Amino acid sequence: MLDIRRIRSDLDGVKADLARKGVDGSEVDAVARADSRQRELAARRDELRSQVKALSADIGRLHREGRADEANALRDDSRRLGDEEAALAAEVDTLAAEVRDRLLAIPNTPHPDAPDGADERDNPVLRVKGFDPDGYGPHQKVPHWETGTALGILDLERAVKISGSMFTMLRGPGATLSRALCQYALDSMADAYEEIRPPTLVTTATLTATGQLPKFADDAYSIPRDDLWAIPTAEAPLTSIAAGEVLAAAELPMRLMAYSPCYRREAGSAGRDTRGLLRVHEFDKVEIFAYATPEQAPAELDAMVARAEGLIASLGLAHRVVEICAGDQGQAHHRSIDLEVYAPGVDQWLEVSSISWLSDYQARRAGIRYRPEGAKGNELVHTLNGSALAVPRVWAAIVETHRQPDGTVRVPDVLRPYMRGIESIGRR
RNA sequence: GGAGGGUUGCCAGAGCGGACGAAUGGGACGGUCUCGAAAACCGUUGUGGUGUCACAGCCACCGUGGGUUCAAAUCCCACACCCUCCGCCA
Repeated sequence: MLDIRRIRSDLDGVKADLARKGVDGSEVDAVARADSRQRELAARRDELRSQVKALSADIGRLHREGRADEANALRDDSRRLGDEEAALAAEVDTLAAEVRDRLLAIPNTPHPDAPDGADERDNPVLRVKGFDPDGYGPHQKVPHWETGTALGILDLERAVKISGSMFTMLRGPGATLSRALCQYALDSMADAYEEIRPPTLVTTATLTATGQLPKFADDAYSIPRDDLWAIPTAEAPLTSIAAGEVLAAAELPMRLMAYSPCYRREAGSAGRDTRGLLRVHEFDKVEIFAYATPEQAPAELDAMVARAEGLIASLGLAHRVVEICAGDQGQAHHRSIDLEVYAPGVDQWLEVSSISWLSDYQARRAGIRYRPEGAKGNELVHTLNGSALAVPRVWAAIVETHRQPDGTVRVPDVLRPYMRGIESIGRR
């Protein structure tokens, strides 16, 4: 969430920033009003409390001195003030909750360098690598679900039988390829990122810290009996690792990575890009993540993009890097870069990674701070996250890009050590 | 799932309803001493809010949420988490 103090001191600036995301400023006004009323009443409440405390101390002293009559006289005053205080306190609590609820729903402000724009059509393409629109033969223009089914490495029908639509199942070398991708991604990042294997069911508090709740409750699978949620991304548990903690400045940047399954209800997206592996309810992903100081954050973002891009390139896939414009950014995002891979079989650019700098937006929700070198107080950290590799779309792009004229699929060299030496899927 | 024990500051640990934001010890930091260090001694050492130009001041926080009381770390209730034992289990 945003800093309430920034809303107090620069209301118009905040509204102008949010307008770039297409966010109406009236909610910010409402927060500012509730906040100022809350502070006004809290000041009066504290004054009353102070009086009650002083009276109570007097009463105690009088009792010890055996002056019970005088003590009893004061007790009535104190009781009256106490009742007044309680009423005021209830009002303050209501207002404080209102401020927090409203604040939670207000998106992060975009970075000044994030390009202007309303939606995805306005996202500038920063660079394109390895893409030759005329360089694909007919053998590559076959959708991965056809190739996958023909080779027996993708079994969509049985996945649907087991779990319903938009669930998938990989078989044989297809399943091995999926696992190889994760292993390869983890090993490639291991020099800088600590590997974590997080829980994949998390509490409401955890999903609130990252911004998925309360706004996007419909997008996540929930387990109401135990008040748990299936994570839509490992970003959720990774962000919450340091929740409520104060990190040492020397620990920053703290880089983490995690393989995890990810669960998404994809509510409202039925029929859109849903064939094959393009949009699924459950998939595997290797996430990279960093806690950083505000000063370190830009370089961390660049490094994460470079690493994810290097991974995709090493798989022999055409890809492009796109900066997300203010109007297309996610609600918690400050600055975002997407990696898209070209899949010739479906003739589409598929988003395979979204790397984002969240500024202190998540850290404020989750209470993640650090103590700057030599400083007295604590500061909020900045968080960054992104996919190193999200399996299904990369799997699809590999099966389409590396399909040979004989219908087999060549395994990228870098994956062979993870594929028990399988060089080609489908060749006997 | 059942039974019992616990949760206090950076750590350990005390705390009779009032003088407790909290004894004491350790740690850390600063100083004295020393050529330097150790030891000893002295001092400092939580977080958040509000407020102020800055101080001061005021408020909150002893797992969380309620309650009793003029007054709660302390009494009552509920819940969460941790530990031990039993049951179940990959």
